[in-house]
Amino acid sequence: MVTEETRKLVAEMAQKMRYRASITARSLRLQRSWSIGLIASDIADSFYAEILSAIEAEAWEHGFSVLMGNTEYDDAKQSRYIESMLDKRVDGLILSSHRLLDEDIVAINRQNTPVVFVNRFDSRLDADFVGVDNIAGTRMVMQHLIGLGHRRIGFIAGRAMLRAAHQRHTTYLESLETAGIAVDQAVIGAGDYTSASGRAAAEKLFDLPDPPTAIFAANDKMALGVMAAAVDRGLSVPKDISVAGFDDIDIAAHPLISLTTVRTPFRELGRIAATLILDRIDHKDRASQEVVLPPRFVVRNSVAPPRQRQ
Amino acid sequence: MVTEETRKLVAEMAQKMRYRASITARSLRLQRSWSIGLIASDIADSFYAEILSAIEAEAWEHGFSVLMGNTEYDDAKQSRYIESMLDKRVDGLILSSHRLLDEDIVAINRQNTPVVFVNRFDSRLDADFVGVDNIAGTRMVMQHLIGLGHRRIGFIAGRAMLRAAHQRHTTYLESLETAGIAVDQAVIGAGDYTSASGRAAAEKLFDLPDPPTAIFAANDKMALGVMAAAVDRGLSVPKDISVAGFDDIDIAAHPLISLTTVRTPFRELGRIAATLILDRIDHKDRASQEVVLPPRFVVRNSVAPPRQRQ
DNA sequence: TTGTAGGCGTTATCAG
DNA sequence: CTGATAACGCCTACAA
Repeated sequence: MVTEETRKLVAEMAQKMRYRASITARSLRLQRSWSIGLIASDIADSFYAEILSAIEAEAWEHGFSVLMGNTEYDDAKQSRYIESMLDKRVDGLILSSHRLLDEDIVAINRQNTPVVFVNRFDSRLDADFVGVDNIAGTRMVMQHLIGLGHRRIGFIAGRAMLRAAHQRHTTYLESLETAGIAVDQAVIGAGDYTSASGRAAAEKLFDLPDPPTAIFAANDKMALGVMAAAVDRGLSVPKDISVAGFDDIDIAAHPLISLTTVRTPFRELGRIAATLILDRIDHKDRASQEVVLPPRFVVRNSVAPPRQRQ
Repeated sequence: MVTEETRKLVAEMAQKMRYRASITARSLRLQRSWSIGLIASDIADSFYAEILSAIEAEAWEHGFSVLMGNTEYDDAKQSRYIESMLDKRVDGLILSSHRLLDEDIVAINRQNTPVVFVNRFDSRLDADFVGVDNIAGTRMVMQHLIGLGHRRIGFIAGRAMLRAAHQRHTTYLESLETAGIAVDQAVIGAGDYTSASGRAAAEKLFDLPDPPTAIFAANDKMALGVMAAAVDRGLSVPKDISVAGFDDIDIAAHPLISLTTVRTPFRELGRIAATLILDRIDHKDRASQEVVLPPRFVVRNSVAPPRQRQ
């Protein structure tokens, strides 16, 4: 029997000698690392930065650290990051980048590493998923615009290979159909989620002989680009043109911007992603889960009824 | 002698069997981890997100991975993160958070882990430093405002314990003195780098019997807050009030914002920080370096000559 | 040149 | 219940 006193003494000595257990040795012995890997397309983007920060907070609470991987939208870099994290024996992987290669799938399955997808999905993996309800969010925007009397509504799409972008696009089309409005491909612009792409796409729409009275951009950054293009043309938002976005990034609430949009609960997304992965690490055999968060429609001043044609 | 053929055969087999060396075992054996730790105050802030992303890119090029630590401006969390990263035997530490505790210093020195500070500094450590020239940047802003005829220039300070915030503050004072303008503490507001704090501080300045004709905020986010406060009051920027910031964050260039500011080269900061730490890892005994990057003054439309008093 | 044993710092197991 | 020992997978030194 070790007395309480001895125990205390040992602890004190350890403290004094500043003894620190080697996580590396423990990792080798136990074949786990108490770390999770986060792989995202562009960590500098406020979208991912928010998610990362929420994941970090939750992971830290549970004694896990976060390994960061930035793919910069590069397939090869993504593969090498997955490989590298698997080599480091991360206990779980949170993926919020783009489409995986087959070899990535094989590698992940080989190590039996749990995976959580954020705002994207890949059915080749038995993984958890967390994301916003893009369909509901898009419907909110479209119903609002249509309700105000808009009939010619432009759309600026995001990166086509992303599930979220795809959902927003198809729901845009579906909403028009439901309202009995004919789809005109001319008012659908291509974007890549960047502000510059939104601006360029908007310019083309403004050049149309019959330009739209409202533009819905698949994310806020592109919507900001649309507003910038409007300023360039001397068009006033929302008097001359209504603009709506998706995400509700910080700046959308600024009175000089005041963008009508749909709120994506970024932090919540990250928090849940971390919760899911930590849970899965402890219960490898539980069935995979899908968590779809409801968005919230945020009405601001960038949308108004269409101007009467003269 | 191993023939080229055998070598190839072995490599092929390894490939086929999907053999991957265990980084953990190698780390234990070699007492290093091929990873660097980044500790920042708020990873979701675009400031840090940009730096993080640049660090990641550079580290990745050299086969290093990045461990993320978010202190959320919390001393205790910072200490535990430093401890944790030291336990993980990171090869180097990039610090861009707040003041270290004495015990942190001791722990870092004990392991002889190289450190690079970004935009802050602590002389208790023999560390490298990289940052912008806050003094030069602030002078640019102040000279511009004074040159336009402003005599009553408000200032909104950042977190006082940060070296950068302190430098911007003292240089504001110095610039006034140099121009022979008396300092009035009434037009100096306290902020914490957040947009909300800038807004609140601006409101107080607007309430003054003799409000300033221009406001210089110690960072762009607070400047956005100032602009928001101006909108609330029905004040037009720059006709009624000039606003200038510091950093040149993305949105500052948007035509609806068009903020006059000083560009901080975030990505460059991160890239250099990574270069310095990687170099120091290989050359532990080299003398510490300080890299101070020149800022660039960016004139936009938020600043104009002061309105004539009636 | 090639092969092998020892040790990095843990933890789990097993014998005493 | 305590204390010695093996094993995690790699690298390196040393022996053959």
